Amino acid sequence: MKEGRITIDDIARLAKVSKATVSRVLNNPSLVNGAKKEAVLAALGQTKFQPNLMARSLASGQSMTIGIVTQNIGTSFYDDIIRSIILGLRQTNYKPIFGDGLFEQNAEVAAVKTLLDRKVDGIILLGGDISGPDLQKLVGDRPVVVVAREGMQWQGTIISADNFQLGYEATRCLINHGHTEIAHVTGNPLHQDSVRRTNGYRQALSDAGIEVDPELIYQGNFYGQAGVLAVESWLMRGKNFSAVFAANDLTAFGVRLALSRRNIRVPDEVSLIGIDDQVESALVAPPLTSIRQPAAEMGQAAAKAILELIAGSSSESRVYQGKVIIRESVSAKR
Amino acid sequence: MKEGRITIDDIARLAKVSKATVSRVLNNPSLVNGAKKEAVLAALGQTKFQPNLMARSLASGQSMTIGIVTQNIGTSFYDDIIRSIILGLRQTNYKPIFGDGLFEQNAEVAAVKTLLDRKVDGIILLGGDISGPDLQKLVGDRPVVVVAREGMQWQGTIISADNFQLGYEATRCLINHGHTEIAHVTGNPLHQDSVRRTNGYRQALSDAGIEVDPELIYQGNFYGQAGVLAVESWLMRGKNFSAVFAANDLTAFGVRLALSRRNIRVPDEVSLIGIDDQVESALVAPPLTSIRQPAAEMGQAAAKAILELIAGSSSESRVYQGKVIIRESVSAKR
DNA sequence: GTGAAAGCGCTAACAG
DNA sequence: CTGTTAGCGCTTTCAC
Repeated sequence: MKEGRITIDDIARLAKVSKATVSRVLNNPSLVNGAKKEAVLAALGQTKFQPNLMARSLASGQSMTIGIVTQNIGTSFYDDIIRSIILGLRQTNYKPIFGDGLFEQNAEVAAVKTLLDRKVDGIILLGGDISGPDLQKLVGDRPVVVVAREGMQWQGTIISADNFQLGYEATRCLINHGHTEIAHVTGNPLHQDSVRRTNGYRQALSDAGIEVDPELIYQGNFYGQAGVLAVESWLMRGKNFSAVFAANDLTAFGVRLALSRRNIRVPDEVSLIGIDDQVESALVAPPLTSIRQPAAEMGQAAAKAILELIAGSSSESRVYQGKVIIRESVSAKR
Repeated sequence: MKEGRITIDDIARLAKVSKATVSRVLNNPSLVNGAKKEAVLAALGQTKFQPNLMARSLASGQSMTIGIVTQNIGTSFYDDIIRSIILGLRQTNYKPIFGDGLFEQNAEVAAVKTLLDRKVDGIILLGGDISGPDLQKLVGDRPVVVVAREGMQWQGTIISADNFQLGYEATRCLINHGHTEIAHVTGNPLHQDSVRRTNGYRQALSDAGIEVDPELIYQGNFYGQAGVLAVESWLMRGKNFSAVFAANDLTAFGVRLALSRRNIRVPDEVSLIGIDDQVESALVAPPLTSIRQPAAEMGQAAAKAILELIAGSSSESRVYQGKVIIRESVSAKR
């Protein structure tokens, strides 16, 4: 009747065994004999008993939950990662809970603390800005894997896409369509992921024998507004460009908006490519090409890595070298 | 040194008092005398002791955390609500943790269970599909407040926008601009929020003396694809319309996409209004008008309500009757 | 006011 | 294999 008020003692009494035995069938059934096990199982069945996780955790030191710190940027990229983490965890007895850093002052710090207080067995950190040393200080020796933060100063496990490759492929895609005047809006320059994407852009141009024009690189911040300003800036200065590579889709949206305000058609007059492959890209801005990061693979890898860390089997830092996927072609230079 | 390994006994010894006293200064300092209190505080200061929440919760029955079940992490509407809930909670000693239902099979059920297992003191449920009775069965007598689910069969607290008004205002906005042939893509017809928005649409038309044309109402599902299909369907059947009211922004995106495929300009030829005011609305589809739900107010109300429920002061079911905000005007009928 | 003692519900040795 | 005995770290009577 009353919800969580049935305890292990109740069912022990009901099954006429000791509560240690009940605990055993709960955690390691193979340790218990047929007869007693049946009795316990029966009692369990008719009482819908829910073990008290607090007590269990206090006694065992394990909470069977892993904390995920999200930035909730609301991009499908992060959502996809989270989905595959959840999928990976579902095979196990571990359950995810989330801490959202986005709205707190010291965003991730607060979220990580809260999660740690809840005695999570491990933490998966998605994106964010916290520095490696700060994170280290916070978590001590508890298992942590960092996702989507390439190049962070962090001696633990990192699962990340190859952002250099992402930038390279995006630019390469444009070049393959005959473009040579390719403008670029960077992401947040303080963010290694962003820097690497830009490096990939530079390298792709160089490899194609195209000179990098610094004036065609606009320093953005991963937000849409930067895309708008970038276009305004280029246009105002009379720069020519037939294609734009935006560091992410949100920025690309901004670029597209500014372009359409000037009655410049995409992709007929200017080709546009972004990174992330948000749903909105397909729906709202079909002429926008986007590159998808291998989110699912990264999520899986993250789940696997944190479980290994918890289990104690060491797991090295690594960068996920997945293939990038280009969703749609841009138009050829004409 | 070692992270969480300092216990209340340690600092009791350090301060030369009993651990009961330490517990008191931790929870109710006024119960302890000056001298002893100072000693404890001093010990506390030099050891950076972190009380073990599991133990505390096991002993007290309270976890000082409230669980938030989210559905659509990533849409600005829900994000705004979450932000203001967090803000409201920050004034207190309660901390939020999140359960994301989106990717689970029985989405919310699993999330709610996980949260309940973690012994949260209360639950805030955002959106979703779970039925009132099912939810009731799940949570028993624990405090729950449901947000953004108008008309749910639920005797507890509900914080919701007035979806009828939302639909009414959106339609009214179009009518005010001189439109009379106003098409409508509904949300998920199984969802009360959606039904009410559609009712608002009907009422606004009636009030303006405009007859409702059933063929101009397309049954959608809150997803973008429905918007595309709606337009195709109307166009194929040769229906005339100078404006479209989409049940939410995502649907509006779809409408806009389909329209632009047919070279129908928005808003010059067809005006378009949605609900939610997603960031992308402003960025990608500027000619798209959107109505914002009073998310911040709803979040605040939710935080307040759950705290009241936990504290025991009763709190009645209520619908938030905030003003809707229209971000941008549509173009006049010409 | 403050300390001693008794648990919260469960797991984990330890004997048998 | 199974029951007994201790706790996990904290709160909370209950006397003093």
